[in-house]
Amino acid sequence: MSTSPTAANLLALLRRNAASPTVALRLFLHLTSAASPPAPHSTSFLFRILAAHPSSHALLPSLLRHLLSLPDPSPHLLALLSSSSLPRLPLGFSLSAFRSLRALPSAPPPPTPVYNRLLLAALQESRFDLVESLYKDLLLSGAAPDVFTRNILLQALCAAGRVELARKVFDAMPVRNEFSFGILARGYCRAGRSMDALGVLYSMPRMNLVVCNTVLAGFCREGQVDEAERLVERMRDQGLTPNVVTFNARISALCKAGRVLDAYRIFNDMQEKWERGLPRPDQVTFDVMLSGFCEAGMVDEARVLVDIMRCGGFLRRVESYNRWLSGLVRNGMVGEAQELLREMVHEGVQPNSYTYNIIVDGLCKEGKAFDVRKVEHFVKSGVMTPDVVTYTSLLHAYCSEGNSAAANRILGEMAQKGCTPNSFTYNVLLQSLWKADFSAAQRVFDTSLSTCAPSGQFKPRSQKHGQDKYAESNWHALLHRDDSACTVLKITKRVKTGWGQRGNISENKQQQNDDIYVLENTG
DNA sequence: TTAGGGTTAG
Repeated sequence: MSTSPTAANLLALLRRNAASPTVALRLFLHLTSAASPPAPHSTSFLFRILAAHPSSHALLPSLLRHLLSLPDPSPHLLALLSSSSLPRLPLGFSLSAFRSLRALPSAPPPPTPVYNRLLLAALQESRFDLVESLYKDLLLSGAAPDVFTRNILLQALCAAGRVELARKVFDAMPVRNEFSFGILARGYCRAGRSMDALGVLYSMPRMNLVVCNTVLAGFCREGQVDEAERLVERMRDQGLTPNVVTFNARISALCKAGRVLDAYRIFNDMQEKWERGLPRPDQVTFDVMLSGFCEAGMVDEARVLVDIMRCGGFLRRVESYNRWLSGLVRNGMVGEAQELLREMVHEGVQPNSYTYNIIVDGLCKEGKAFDVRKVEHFVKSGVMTPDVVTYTSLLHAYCSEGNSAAANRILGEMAQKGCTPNSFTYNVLLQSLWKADFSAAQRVFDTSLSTCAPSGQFKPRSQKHGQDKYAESNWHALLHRDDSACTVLKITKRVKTGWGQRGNISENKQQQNDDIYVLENTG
């Protein structure tokens, strides 16, 4: 008959078996029970062991069930939810632990840091609905949100495209820190409103380098090179020394504005004058400069740069190879791109979905010289797992040659594989709507409507940031065509996304719903 | 525990 272990014994046993999560869990389940509950720090230690071994995550539910069978599970659940290992666990598990804790009638409300960790985990998985409900639960439980809590909320609102509400939350915050300013500034930049971000920056008690770089990058993405340069001047006036991030943003902006030689001058200064206080080029600098050359069609310059990168150890990442591959493909050198693909594999750099998509798109655009069916065959050969980008390239190729049957087939396959079309996919389809073979295109489009467009998926904006010019112009073009316009409007109604289920509640209700983020902040 | 530069398709 086994005797109850003392707390120290159990902990020592767990320590000894820290490398074998299954054994540690078995010991824990075997040696503790309702009659002989473990000490919460033992639970905490076991949890850390399990969290450190992703393969043992399947065991977590049994641990949770065991804890719930104890006379007072709350300190154990709290130990689990307070653990620094929480971010490494599946969000679903953390949530069930949290919900179990909240369902215990006698348990005190979880402290704010527990909410903060969960909020952050929800944010990292873009579960804005969850951020919203956790935040409401926090208020309901009587816990007090702190700066961190509100910063996470700010980030979630910005990421959900609700910058105006984020602004209101920001304005109502009783205490802000540098992160609050940085998060809101980034939100504005990602919404294509860098001038508003500049306002946030200037409202800081003291400007800091990170927020400056955030706003600078915003201007750079918007192509506002002059604003960007003015900001750099202002930084220097304030005694802030531009760092490598600042320089990279400038180089990127100049490249995007087509001023590649200006960008290259800065790049050269960084290479040659770093003793004089300029930051040395880093991986990003090389990557950005490489794309700059490629996009400007300066393939020879790019080739020289690639050699420098090879010698300096800057051609080791799949992202860098992808830039060079994309440059070769864009400049019509698909053959050399295929060679490079072999080289990277030889060098031990694993190609990713971007890599294959670049090659596939390059092959698709080879024109009449290349049969799209052959590309499709390559895609299905098992070398790669096609995703929405791959399918969109194929679709584009088939639509371009007016092959609506093949386009339909691709759409069908996407639906079958559960691959959701995005704004690029729809734009390809929409574009073919007003080409010559209108009715065939319409059929393709109807197929897409019935098979590929579950509600809440298609945003008439780009995936990344700012306005989507393609989607917008397609929109306007379609609004001038009667029957197809109706179809598109039907779609836009179905696919509007946003924070939670906004589409189903009245504006008034939504307003009341939003007020919760602002009103409590007076306390 | 939260903010910055950078890979694919329209």
